[in-house]
Parts: sequence; C-alpha cells; structure tokens
Amino acid sequence: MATTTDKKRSARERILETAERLFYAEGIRAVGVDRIIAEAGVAKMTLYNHFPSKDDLILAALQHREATFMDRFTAWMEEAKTGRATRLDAFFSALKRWFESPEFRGCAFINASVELADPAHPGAQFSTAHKVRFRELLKEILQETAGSTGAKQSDAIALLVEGAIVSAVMEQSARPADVAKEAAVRLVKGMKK
Amino acid sequence: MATTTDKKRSARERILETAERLFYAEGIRAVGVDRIIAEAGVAKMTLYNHFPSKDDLILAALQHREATFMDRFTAWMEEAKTGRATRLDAFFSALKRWFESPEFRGCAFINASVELADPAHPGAQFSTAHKVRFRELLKEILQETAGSTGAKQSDAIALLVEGAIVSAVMEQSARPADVAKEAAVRLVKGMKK
DNA sequence: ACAAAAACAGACAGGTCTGTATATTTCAGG
DNA sequence: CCTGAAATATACAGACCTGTCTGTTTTTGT
Repeated sequence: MATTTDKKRSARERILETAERLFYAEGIRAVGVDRIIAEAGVAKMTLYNHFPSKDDLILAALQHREATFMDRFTAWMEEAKTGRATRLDAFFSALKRWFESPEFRGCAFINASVELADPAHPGAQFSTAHKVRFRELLKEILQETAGSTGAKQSDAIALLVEGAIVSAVMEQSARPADVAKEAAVRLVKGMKK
Repeated sequence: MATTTDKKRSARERILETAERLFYAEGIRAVGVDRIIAEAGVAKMTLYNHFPSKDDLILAALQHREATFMDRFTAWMEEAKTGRATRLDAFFSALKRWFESPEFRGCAFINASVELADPAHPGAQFSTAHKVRFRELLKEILQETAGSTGAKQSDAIALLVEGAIVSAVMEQSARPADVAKEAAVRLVKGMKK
C-alpha cells in the first residue's frame, strides 16, 4: 500500500545495516562503498540515490546506530534488573555485557570522531550530540538511584564509563566495567575507608 | 665521528617528526607518504630506506611520540609543582595544559588503536603497552601522594583520565580535566558529604 | 682527495577510492 | 495492461594510495 515501506525498505535498510556493521567493525575510512554494496547486495546507483555521498551515508549510519544501540542497551538493562539490583547496577551489567560481546570494538561515536578528525564533520557533530544524550541518560539513572547526590556525580561517572569503554578496547578485556562500577559506587555512596 | 649522528640525523628525524605531527593532527590513514615526504623535505626513497613500509613508519612514529610526549608532560608537571602542590596536583595541571594546547586532538595511542582497528598491528600493540606504562606512572604518583590507599585507586583514576582525554576531544573543552581531578581527589581522600 | 654511503628528483606500476554515466530489468498502482 | 519509479549491472573517469626503479648529486669517513 504505502509506497515507501514493504519491500522497498529492504534496499535502504540493508545499506544502513551493512554500513553500520562494517564501519563499526573495520573503521569508516577502511570500508569503501564497493564493499558495502557488495555485502548489502545492492547496486552502486541505489546507494548513491539514497545517500548523495559517503559522508551522508556515514551520518545516516551513525544515526541508525544510535537507535539500534540504545534499544539493545536498554533491553540489556531490563534483563539485568532482577532481585535487589538498582538501575545503576543494571547499567553496569549492561555495560559489561556489551564489553563481552564478540563484536565489541568500543564506542562507535568516539571511533567516528577519531577517524573523521574534523570536528565540523556532520558525523563528528552528531557524535558529540550523542554523548550529551548519553550523559543525560546516565544522570537520570543516578538521580533515580542516589538522588541529587548521585546526579551531582554524573559528570565524573560519565568519565569513568568513557574511560572504561576505551580501556576495554585497548586491553581487550571487560574488567574495566568492574573497576568503573566500583569507583562509581564509591563516588555516590562515599568511601568507607 | 659517530656515523649515525651529526647532520645525518636530519633526514630520519625530520621524517619521524613530520609523520608524528601529521598522523596525530589528521589521522594515520588520512595522511599518505607523499604528504610526509613533501613536508619533511626528503625523497621518497629516503623514507623507504629508513622505514620499509608505512606500517613500520607508523610504529616508529608512535615510539617517537611516546618519548617526546612523556618528556613534555613531565616538564609540564615540573613547572606545575609550585608551593604546596602535590605531584597529583601537578599531574592534573599538566593534563589540563595539554587539553588546552591548540594542537590537542586526544591520545595518539587511543587514536592509533581506533584507526588501525586490528589489535595485532604492531602500532596497536605498542599503544596497549604504552597504556600499561602510563598506568604505572600514575600509580607511582598516587603512591607518593596518598600512599597505598592512593595506589589502590590507580586503576579507577586511570579510567577517569582516559575518559577525560576522550571527552575533552569530543566536547572541545578542557573542563573534563577539572571533573576528573575532583573525582580523583574524592576517591583518594574519601568523600566529605 | 677519494671512495662509499646516503639523499636526492621524478617517473611509474598496480591497486583502491569516490562518484558518474548508461542502458537494462523489475515491479507496483491506476 | 501500461506507465513510471526504483533497482539492477557494468563500465569508466579522475584522483589518490603504497611501494619500486633509475640515475644523479650530495655528504661523509678515512
């Protein structure tokens, strides 16, 4: 019925999914459009009809990733919210689960900012905006878990999380999630010794 | 007298300095060897005589950066160690000064790991090793400033620092240095409220 | 001063990249 | 059924990439 749904969604969606996956796994500059169209099973002109340039595709892939990643992450948080676990516990459980997933290669938005190099690139600007949204989410969780005391520490805890993401990539280990959680709890609750 | 010093140092050193600067400023993949030889003022064969491949040059540039950066950073720390400032204070002063420097574009080793994508790349492995050495330095500073209590927090504080570096790039701001310092002090000294 | 090592200039091979052009095929809606 | 939009396959332009080759000039140690 609607012209823009049904099967036609396939082409555009397949391009976005493939671009998101390859950009994340191997890097934005390392993956060419020929590779994307081959794995997505579309013609080159189809890609360029939907996305006028690779830069446009990069931005669209990042936007797509924010949506899919946030969905997955909040789903993981839901699954972790059992028993007496707080939302903050659930957050760090989800973080660790992410670090342990086989395709983990850090934060797509940090990576994009590094690779694009130019802060004026739409992809870099979107990445910066994503970080703002991420900190909002974290602040909200802290507010709920530890009241205004928690919310006041949200910027510092955000640094712990960013540091954990980066360190997990470089060490190829999920342990930074535990270190970050422990420190976050200490920052919120105060040190016992 | 010595064959490998004097003026001959020029060519190899100029290549390394130029590569380090351009790789850091614009990215490893974004900068080609033609660009490097042009700015270094050397012939292409000179570069390939010293460094068999670009990958070798990447590794050498990262090694060179570790040396020069560590020198500069510790010099900044020395300059900051005035009055009643502890070594930890000096560390965060130097960190902030780095964030404020016009050429700041994050940690060259994090950036290299992101860009190279392959953890087996010698440059990525060197970057991981650099992070170990960096944490050692931080741990030593904490031990000296806050004894074993401080040393015990060194992994968490390292996460704060890594997070601050990444956030400073994405926010284009030096403020994360202050946030990290405040949280580090709280982690070491305990919270007052 | 002389021989050897190093740096030089510049062309070139072979590959990859983004983006365009062209001409054909598929397919849904009226 | 038929028309028009979308997707297809394929070739190509032009730029850039790494790395090689050749031959000349400069520097260096003895």
